[in-house]
Amino acid sequence: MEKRNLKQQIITTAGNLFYTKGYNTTGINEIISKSNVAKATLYHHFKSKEAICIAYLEAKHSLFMASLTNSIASENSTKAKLLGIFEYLRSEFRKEDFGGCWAIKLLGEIPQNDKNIKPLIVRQKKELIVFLNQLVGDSVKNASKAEIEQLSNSIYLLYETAITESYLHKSDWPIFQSRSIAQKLIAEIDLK
Amino acid sequence: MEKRNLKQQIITTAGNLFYTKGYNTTGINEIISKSNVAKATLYHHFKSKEAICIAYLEAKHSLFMASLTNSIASENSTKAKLLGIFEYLRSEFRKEDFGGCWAIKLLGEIPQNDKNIKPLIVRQKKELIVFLNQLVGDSVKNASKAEIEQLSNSIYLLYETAITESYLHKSDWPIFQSRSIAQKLIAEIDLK
Amino acid sequence: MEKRNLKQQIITTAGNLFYTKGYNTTGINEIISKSNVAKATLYHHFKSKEAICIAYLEAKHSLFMASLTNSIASENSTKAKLLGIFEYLRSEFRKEDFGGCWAIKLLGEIPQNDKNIKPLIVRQKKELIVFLNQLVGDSVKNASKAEIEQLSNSIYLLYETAITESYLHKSDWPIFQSRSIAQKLIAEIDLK
Amino acid sequence: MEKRNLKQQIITTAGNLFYTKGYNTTGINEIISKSNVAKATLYHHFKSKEAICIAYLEAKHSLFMASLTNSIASENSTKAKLLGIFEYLRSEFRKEDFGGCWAIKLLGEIPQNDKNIKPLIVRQKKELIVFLNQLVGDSVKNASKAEIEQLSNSIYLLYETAITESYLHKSDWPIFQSRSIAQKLIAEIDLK
DNA sequence: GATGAATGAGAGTTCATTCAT
DNA sequence: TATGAATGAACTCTCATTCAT
Repeated sequence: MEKRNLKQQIITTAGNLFYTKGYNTTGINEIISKSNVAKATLYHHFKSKEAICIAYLEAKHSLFMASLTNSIASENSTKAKLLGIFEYLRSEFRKEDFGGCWAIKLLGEIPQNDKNIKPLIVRQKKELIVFLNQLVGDSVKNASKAEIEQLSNSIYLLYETAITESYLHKSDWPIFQSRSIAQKLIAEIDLK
Repeated sequence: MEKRNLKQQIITTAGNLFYTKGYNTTGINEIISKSNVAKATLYHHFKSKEAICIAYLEAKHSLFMASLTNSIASENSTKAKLLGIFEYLRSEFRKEDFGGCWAIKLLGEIPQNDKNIKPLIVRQKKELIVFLNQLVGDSVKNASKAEIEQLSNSIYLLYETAITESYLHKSDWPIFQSRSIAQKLIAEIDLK
Repeated sequence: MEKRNLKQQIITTAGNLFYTKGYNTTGINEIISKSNVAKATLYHHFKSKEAICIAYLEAKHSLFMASLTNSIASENSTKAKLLGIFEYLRSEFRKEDFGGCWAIKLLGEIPQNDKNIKPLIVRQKKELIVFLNQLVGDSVKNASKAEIEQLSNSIYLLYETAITESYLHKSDWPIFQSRSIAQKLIAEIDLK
Repeated sequence: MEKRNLKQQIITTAGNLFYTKGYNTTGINEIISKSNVAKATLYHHFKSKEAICIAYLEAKHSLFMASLTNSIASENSTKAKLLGIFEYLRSEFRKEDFGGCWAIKLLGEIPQNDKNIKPLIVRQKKELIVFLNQLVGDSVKNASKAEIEQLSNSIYLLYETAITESYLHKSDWPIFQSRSIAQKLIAEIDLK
């Protein structure tokens, strides 16, 4: 325990548990014992278990957006960048603790009428949609706004299905298949 | 209470709760009170909560496969049948209690190393994949086995993303977008 | 299931479970499943679990008294008969499922103020005491009633400690030691 | 409730119930209501009911060894000390809540293959055996190790039967009879 | 800033028994 | 005679959270 990153420590530990075991299945006691933090200390930093979950989601999303951006930065063309998303996913899939999309998984754990976590997830997914939309839009030659949106939305949907289904089937075929479909869609539009 | 459908009654009640509230969030007490059954009666029919969940998954899957099959039966061409899948999904989406894919949601609730529910879900998804593969394969003119598989797998992936994302965004655009992509892929292959 | 010894079948099965697992730890469901009898059938023959226990105790005691009597019958002298009791116990100890005294074990499972099982156990133990008293009394030459009683009571106490302690320590030294003490006491009195 | 002896409080309350009602017959709810402690508080201090039982056994054994030691300390000779054990037992027998040997009773409640409680009981009984062996050994004049062991083991067996049988028959005759036998055995050996 | 003791509510499961057939 | 469905009460244990220090 290095003293000052106690809060981060908790988020990391709890996050790993949420991701591998599930949110509801992970108890506060497990979090405190695994992160070597006293119970009252945990509640000093977070007002509730839900607050930890939200912090975890935010950290995970930031890291994801940064990693993704960084991962495709080296590609020269927009085409390559878009397909690079699926390469990035493949590298994630290969990691031992890969467990699909943290946000989609959480979605299954919370009531349909949840008011805190669900809206956050929606916001984050929309951020990804916007990111993709800008990526496509920045380099398009001759295409309407609608065409741009259709392509970026499609890639979003393909990314989403690829991550969930590769976890479900424990195989990377959904990633390859999604990438293949994306490739066809990209070919239709005129990119720089 | 019509006397002898107690077991079905429990599955239905529990299933609705699992679907709307989540599996872990739904307690046995809520199930028994909502289905007007004594706790010991429930455990007379099911050895555990997990057993109820499995029965629920099986019932849901059977019903889904039957509904889907029936829903696209009236279409004349295979093309129409394949696109009919997305029409079917739209009709589901419009229902008030639509909550996305029951199986994918459950996936988020159970530990990564679960030995009972997860394999069942995988089996059921594979059944859908096989169903789609046969649907395409039965009516193809000139296409290799690999081409057939690629199309049916693609439609599977698109269906999956459509159901999850339409629930997440509370909008049917993912269904339309997925349908649109499917249409393009179908057009590439020579179907009867 | 040969039809007619259903009641016996239940007593035997339940008895084995009571003896090896304990009375309270053994459930009605385990009894019915292991004895291949329907629940209602069991309750047709016995009004309660306690009734089964009482039947079991009676069966066990009868068998015990008969076995013991038979086992020492071949001995010529009373001295040999008395020591034969410990030989009998040794043969019981060697059996794989030996678990000490069924009655003493039951004593630990029931409340101090029990009104049905405890008195039965006391009665049965007193029967053993009387049996030993007669065995000694029948063949004594010169000894007062008090002397006879002291010897038979002593042998009873030594038998009791031998059975319980050999089970507890999983060793036959308590049987040998008890037998040795008994031998000394017997030597003091003038037997035929 | 004097604040900080909650753990002890639970052991005492539970112990009394285990002793008078039996281990399996005593429920956690009864323990918490009688000791005015919340259920979660109990489980904060003990990980399971079995853990309470083990704590109870250890406390009871410590107290017993100390009481016994103290009770016979005033006697001058080893002979008197050895016989003092039975005097000690008589004083226990006279107490209103006397219920025989806590350990032997527990032995009847747990499955033959128990891995936690049974070994503890065996260990404690062996401790008593060693205690008696040293008591005899320390003051013997002319006797082999084997003779010493036979005497101390015999006294152990007699003590054990005395406590169990006096409880069973609700009479102190087994104590007197055991003491009488012990006296004879002690007379045979040459003690200081 | 940091703690461990304490909690009310509820988790899932099993109990011995009864009832309608 | 024989049955399996149904039950209320009780079981052991865990939950996320708060409190006094």
